[in-house]
Amino acid sequence: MYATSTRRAVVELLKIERRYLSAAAIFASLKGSQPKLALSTVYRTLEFLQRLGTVSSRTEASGETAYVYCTDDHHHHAICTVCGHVDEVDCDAMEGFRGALLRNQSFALDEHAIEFYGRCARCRS
Amino acid sequence: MYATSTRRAVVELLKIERRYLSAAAIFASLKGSQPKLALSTVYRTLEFLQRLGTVSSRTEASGETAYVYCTDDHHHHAICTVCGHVDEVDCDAMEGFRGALLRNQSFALDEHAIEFYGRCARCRS
DNA sequence: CTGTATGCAAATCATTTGCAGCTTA
DNA sequence: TAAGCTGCAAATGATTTGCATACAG
Repeated sequence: MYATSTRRAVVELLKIERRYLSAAAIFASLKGSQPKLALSTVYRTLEFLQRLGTVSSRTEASGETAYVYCTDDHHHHAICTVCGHVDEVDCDAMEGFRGALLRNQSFALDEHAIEFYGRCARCRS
Repeated sequence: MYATSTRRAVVELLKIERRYLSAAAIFASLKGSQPKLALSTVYRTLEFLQRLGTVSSRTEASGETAYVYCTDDHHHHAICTVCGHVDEVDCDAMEGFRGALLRNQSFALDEHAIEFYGRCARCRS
């Protein structure tokens, strides 16, 4: 596991952007400062960072996979429909729901994946 | 909009299975009774059914898109990690959460997408 | 030095599309 | 019959992989 300049640059970019970016978008953004960069390296880097837990991904409606910087362990993403900004949201509210689900549908909830779409503070003002 | 045999067969299959199936899996399953069936027709049928609201889709970890039969309008899926059975779950519990999200993170929730993973009644006994 | 990461080009794989012929209402 | 489907084959587009070279520790 080497701290190469490409890895540093990808993390840096995602840390600043804080929104979902495709591999192609990341590639385009870094190409300026690293002209020899290959798209396949971006893919390999993202796969690597994902295994580390530094980034997480989702599939856009278009079919492309997009990546975002992550900090905590278990959380969900609140995605602004205006600017694309991604905030993390914790999940305490889920606990009450788990009991209701078991009572009403006899379904034992183990895990869940949520995405929230709305407008962030900045885009609402 | 014609009620062709292929469309009927795809809906029938999904209605019986009640779990996420890929286009390729649906194709393989129907190929026996309809030897001339083309994979592209399955894709076109699924796209059509999705527009009607009869099926919904999700992207698997593998990158494949999988489809499931749907009844109601706004709901989420409780997916059994043992048998893959998909139940629909309504979302009343979300309403309280919306207020908390606005207070705590100043995020105005417009939409959300949820998937629940756990064990259904049958697989738990 | 030695194992890892990278660039490049070619290969994969799911999904889409053009088009001529076949079906459904 | 006429509009809407379908099969087939070829095209697309994102992602992956093999391999020789360059780099980090």
